[in-house]
Amino acid sequence: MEYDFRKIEKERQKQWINNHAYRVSNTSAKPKYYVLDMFPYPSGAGLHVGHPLGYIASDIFSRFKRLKGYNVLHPMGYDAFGLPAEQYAIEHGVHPAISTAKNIDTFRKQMDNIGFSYDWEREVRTCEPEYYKWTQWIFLQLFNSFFNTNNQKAESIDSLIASFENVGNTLYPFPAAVNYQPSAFSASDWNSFNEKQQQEILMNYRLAFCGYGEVNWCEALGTVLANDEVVNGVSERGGHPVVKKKLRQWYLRITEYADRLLEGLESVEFSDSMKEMQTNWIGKSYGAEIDFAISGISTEGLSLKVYTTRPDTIFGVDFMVIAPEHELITMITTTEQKTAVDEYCAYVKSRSERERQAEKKISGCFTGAYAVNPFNDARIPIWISEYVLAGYGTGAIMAVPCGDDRDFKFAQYFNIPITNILGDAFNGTEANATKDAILHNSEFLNGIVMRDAIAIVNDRLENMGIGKSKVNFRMRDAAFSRQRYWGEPFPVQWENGTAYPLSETELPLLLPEVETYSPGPEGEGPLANIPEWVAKELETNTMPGYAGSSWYFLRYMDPQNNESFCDRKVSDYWNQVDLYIGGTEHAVGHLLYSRMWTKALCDLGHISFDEPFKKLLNQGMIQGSSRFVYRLKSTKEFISFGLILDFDSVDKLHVDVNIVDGFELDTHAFANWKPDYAGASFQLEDGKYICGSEVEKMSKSKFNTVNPDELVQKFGADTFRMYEMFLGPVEQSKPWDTKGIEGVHRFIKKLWRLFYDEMKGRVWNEQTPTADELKILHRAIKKTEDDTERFSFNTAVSGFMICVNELGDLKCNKRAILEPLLVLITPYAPHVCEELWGALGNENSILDASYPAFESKYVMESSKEYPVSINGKVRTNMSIALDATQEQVQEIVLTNATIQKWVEGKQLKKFIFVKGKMINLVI
RNA sequence: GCCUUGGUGGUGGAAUUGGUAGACACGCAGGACUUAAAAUCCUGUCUUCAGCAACGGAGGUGCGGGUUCGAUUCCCGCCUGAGGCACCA
Repeated sequence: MEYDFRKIEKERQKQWINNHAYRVSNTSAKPKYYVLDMFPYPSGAGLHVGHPLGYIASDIFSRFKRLKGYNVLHPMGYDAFGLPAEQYAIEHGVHPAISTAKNIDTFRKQMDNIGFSYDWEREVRTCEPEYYKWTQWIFLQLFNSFFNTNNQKAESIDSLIASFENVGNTLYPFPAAVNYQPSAFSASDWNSFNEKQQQEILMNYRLAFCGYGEVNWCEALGTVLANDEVVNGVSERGGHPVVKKKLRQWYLRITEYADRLLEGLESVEFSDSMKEMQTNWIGKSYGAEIDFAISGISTEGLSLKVYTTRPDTIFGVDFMVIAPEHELITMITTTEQKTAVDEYCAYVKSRSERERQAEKKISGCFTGAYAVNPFNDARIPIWISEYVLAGYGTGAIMAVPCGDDRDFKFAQYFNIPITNILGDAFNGTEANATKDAILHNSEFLNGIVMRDAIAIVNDRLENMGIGKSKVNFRMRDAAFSRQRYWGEPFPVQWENGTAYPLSETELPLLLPEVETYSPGPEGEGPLANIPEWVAKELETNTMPGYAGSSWYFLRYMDPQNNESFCDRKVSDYWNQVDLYIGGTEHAVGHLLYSRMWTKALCDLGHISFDEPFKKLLNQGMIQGSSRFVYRLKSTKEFISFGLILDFDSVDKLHVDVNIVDGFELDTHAFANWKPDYAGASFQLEDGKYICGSEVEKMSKSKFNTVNPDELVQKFGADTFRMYEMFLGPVEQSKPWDTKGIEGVHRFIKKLWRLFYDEMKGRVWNEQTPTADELKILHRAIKKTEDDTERFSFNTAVSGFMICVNELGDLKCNKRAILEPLLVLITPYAPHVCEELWGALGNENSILDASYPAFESKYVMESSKEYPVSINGKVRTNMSIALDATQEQVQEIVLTNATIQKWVEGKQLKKFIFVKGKMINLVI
C-alpha cells in the first residue's frame, strides 16, 4: 500500500467541511485562545510561496493549542477595500466588487489546498455592507467623542458640551496640536456662539474630525495618503510623486493617544525592533519652549518661541532659525532683507518634498532681525532655513553650533561665529552633542555638567515667565479620507458647511454605483459625480484602506451580529488576540491604528481591553531567487554565465525560475517559453547553460515566483507545510529554494511506512512498547511541546525526523507508540496523520484527542547520562539518577574508577554541578 | 549618521540558562537491490596530523582582546550583511 497524498488530502478536506470540523463556539468550558493572521488584500496575482509562511505557522499553533485543550478562535477574511482594485477598474472597466470577489475565490482555493483549519463561517470581507456598517458605526463613535486629557481617556462629546455650557473650556482646553483662536472661552462666550461656531469649536476636539491641513497629495493616484503610505517622497503603492497640498480632509486624532500608545508597548509582547519602530514613529521628546524677545525695529511685545531639548546650551546660541512658513517672517524682516527673504521663500516653495529629501543642501536667509538672550542680552540673528520644519515644535529653533551637527554646518556655511561652551570637548571642526561635558562660557552654569543644567535653566526660565518644559511628538494626526470610490462612505452629511453625523439607524450608508471612477469636478472623489449624493450633501470622500482593518479582529468574534459590531459578552470571552502573526510592513500603519481604535472603543465602554494584540510574531519575508540568461547584444545567441568575459556586450534578462534546475537552464523549455526565444542558440559550458542569480523581492515581473499550488500538486500539502517550516525560523527572511523539499517528503513516506508495508499491508500490532521505544517517543513529545510553544517550528520538524528514523530502526509498529506520535505530528501534517489515525481504527477525529505530553502516565526517563569533565575536559560519561542529591552525585563521581585515575594525587579544588547538563571537577 | 538585528561546513540551518559545536535536511562521493530506471536502504562528508585498523592528537562558530575550570553564548574594540529612521531641534 502506498502513500497516496492526493487522494488522502482531498478526502480529509471534504470530511472537515462536512463535519464542520473547525467550527468554533463562543461558549465553552475550555480556556480560550485566539490566533490571528493578518488578513490578506486579495490582489489579482494570487498567493505565492511567501504568503502561506505565516498562515502555516498560525495554523500549526492553532491545531497545537486545540490539542492541548483550548477553545481556539482561528479565523480568516479579506481586506477588500483599497486602491489596487480601483486602479484595475479604471484600466479594465471591471467593477471593483467583481474583480475583488474573483480574486477572493482564487485566494480561497489556494488556501484550501494547503489545508488550513480556519472557521470559514466567520469569514469577513471589509467591503461588504454587513461589515462596513460597523466600520461606519465606529467612525461615528470616534466622531462623537473627545479625548479628556485629565484622565487620558476618550469620552462622549456630550459631556464636553455640558462642561462648555457651565465653565467654558477651562476644564478642557484645546488639544495641544490645535491652534484655534481664541484659545479660551467662558461659559457665556460659548452660549453666545451660534450653532456654526459651536460646531467649529467641537470639531477641534472630536477624535475623528474634519479640518484643513497640509496633506500628502498624490496626483497620479488622485488622492491623499497617510504619512506611512509615503516612502521617500513617493507613494508606497506605485511609486508616484507626492506633493504637500492644503486640503479639507478627515483625520483621526491619534496624537492624543501618543502617550498611551507608548505606554501600551510595555504590556505587549512585540519584538524589540517592532517596539522601537513604533516608538520612533511616535517620536516623543522632552524639552522646553522658550520665548526670546525680539530687539529693534517696530516689534515691541513680539517674541520668538522656540522648542529645544537642550535648554542647558542656551549660552551657546549663536543664531535662531525659523521655518520658511513661519508667521513671524513678514513681521520681523527688515526692509534691507525683504527681497532676499522673499526670494528665498519662493525658492523653498518651488521645491518638491522629494527634492527636499533627496538633496539636503544647506540653504538659508537672514531676516535682519535679532532675538535677545534673556540671560546675557546677547543679540542673536534670526535666520530662515528649510531644515527647520514648520510642523514640528514651534517651527523655530535656537541654534547651538558647537553642540548640534546641523547648526554647526549651517554656521560654517554662512560664516556665523561659533561660541564654545564645551571647553576641550569641542574641537572646532565638528559639533559634539554630548550631555556629559562641563559647561564653559555659560555664566551661572559654568562648571556644571550639562545633563544637570537642564533643570536649572528650566526653573529660571519658568520663574522669569518666559519658558516652560514641554513634551513634543513627531507623530501627526492620521489623514483619514481618500478621494476615491472603493472605500467606506463617511456617514456624514453637510449643512451650511458644518458636518453632521448620520444617525445609527441610517447605517449602513451604502456605497452607490458610479458610472465613472474618475475624480469629481474639484478633485473630489468619484462620489461627487453622483447628483443625488451631492444633492443630499453627503460627504464625497471615502475612508482609507486601514479603516476596515483597524477592527476586523473584533468582528471575527461575532461576525453575524446585526445588532452590534460585536456583542460585549462575546468580546469579553475572546478578549485580546493571544497570538498575531504577520509581516513587519505594518509596523507604523495598521498596528498603530488598530491599537488606537481598540483604546478608543475601550474608553467608550464597548470592549474591556485596550490593547488588541497580546503577542505579535513577525514572519520573515520569503524572497525570490531570480535567474538570468545573457544574450549577446542584437543576436539570438545566449552565452552561459561562466563564459562571459565582458558584461557590457550582453543583455541580462530574467528567466522563469521554473525552467531552471538549480542554475542549469532547460534550454528546450526556454526556447518554447516565449516566441522571442524560439530560434535561440546557446554557448554552453561543460554541456550546460548556467544562469546567473540574484536575490530579489518575489514578484511576477521578475519571473521568480513559485506557486504553492504546483508544489502541493507534486508533493502534497503536508510536505509543503512541513517544508515551509523546515526552511528555518519563521521570523527570518530568506530566499525561496525548493531543492530541500524532497527530504521532507521522504520523512512523511517513512512515517507512512511505520504503519504500512508495501507487501504486507498494515503492520502495526498491540504489543507493549519496549523501554527504548518509549524513550524515543517521550523525547519527541518533550521536544515538540517545547519547540512549538516557543515557535521554533523548524527544530520541531527535525525532532519528528529523528524520532521516526529511530523508531524505524527499531522496527516499531506498536499501536501504543504510534497513536501519540500521530497526535504529535498532526499540527504540522494534518492530512496524513488523520488518515493514519483513522486507519488505526479511531472513529473520532484526531481533533478530539488530547496531547499525550499532558498525560501523567508518560513519565520521562528516570536517569540520565552526564558527561563528567575535569578542568573543562570531558573524561567519561556517567549514568546518574535524576533525583540524586548533590552529596550522592559527588560520592558516585569521586568513587568512579576512571575519575579516580585522573584525580589521584591531586587536590580537588571545586566540584561543579551543572543543572541537567554536565558535571565538572576542578583540580 | 542613529537605532534594531544577524555573521557557525559546499548549502538551509541546530546548539532552549555559559556545559561534548555542526543536530536535522539538502548536495556530493561510494556501495546494496534491479536487465535497467524509479523508489528504498547502507557508508562517508568542518580542517588538519598520525595510522593497517579501532581508538586518537591539534585547530575551528566574521576579526582582535578579556572574564571563566569551561565562551557560538557574557564584556570591550573593530570588520560586515539585513531591516528601520533620517533635517523632528
